[in-house]
Amino acid sequence: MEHKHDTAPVCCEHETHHEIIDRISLPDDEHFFDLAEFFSVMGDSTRIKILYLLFEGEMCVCDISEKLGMSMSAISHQLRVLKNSRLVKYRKQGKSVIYSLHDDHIKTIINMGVEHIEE
Amino acid sequence: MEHKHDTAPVCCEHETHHEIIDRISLPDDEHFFDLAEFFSVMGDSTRIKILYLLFEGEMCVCDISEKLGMSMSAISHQLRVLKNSRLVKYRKQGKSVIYSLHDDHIKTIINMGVEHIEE
DNA sequence: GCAATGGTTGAACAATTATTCAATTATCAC
DNA sequence: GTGATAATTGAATAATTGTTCAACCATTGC
Repeated sequence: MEHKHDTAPVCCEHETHHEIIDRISLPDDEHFFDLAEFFSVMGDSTRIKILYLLFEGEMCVCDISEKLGMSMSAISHQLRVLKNSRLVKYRKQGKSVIYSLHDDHIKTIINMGVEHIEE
Repeated sequence: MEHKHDTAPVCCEHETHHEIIDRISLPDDEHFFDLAEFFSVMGDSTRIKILYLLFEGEMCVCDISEKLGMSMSAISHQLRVLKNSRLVKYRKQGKSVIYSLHDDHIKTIINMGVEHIEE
């Protein structure tokens, strides 16, 4: 995803802007990488659908895969991504693994996205 | 990104869960696609960096590319993505094109992401 | 008109990624 | 133990994507 970038531009002859942009200090790259990764996890419609389903309560992999019309394998792969980003958690019950939202503010974040695309 | 999925599972013999999941109705696919697309746009560290810079005020392409140490072409490509998703807007001034945040709640959305990764 | 600067665009390439398929693990019932 | 069900995993494949490079457009100053 991230390529090398060795060609900084030599433009901007007007020195006025430099006084402004030189004062701005950004967080280090890791911060942006983590942030981008978080939004990337939300940036897939299958994963968003899974989160929507879990808004209604906990659910096993089997139910999710049937409700979305997708294979259990595909769902399991995506649940792992969601789990790694601490968006969902799970508990085992017999042969089933039951997933639920990791916490409630995930709903809030998604709703802010909904607001943006609908405005 | 989105593949075909023609193999719905034939699992879940326990009919109890069906009573629950059959009642859940999801929005149509377009809703999820748009939502995922929005979060995907935020899911790139270069684009997040650009938005961070614009938190401080409007800025021309040249300044952004210099501050991030990337080519104007790369920045321009990403600004187009941000513009298409209505995350930034622009005005022309002489030879320059000056970009700024489309509106202020973008800051809020990013800050919610920051909260999640930091907790 | 010309040259120079700021910016955009399209094609190409490398890297990433979502799903499928097959193999595997874990648990339950017998 | 066997067989069946729920779920995970890894490799392979197809699709997507971010940056680079070169060519192009727009505006300014001469």
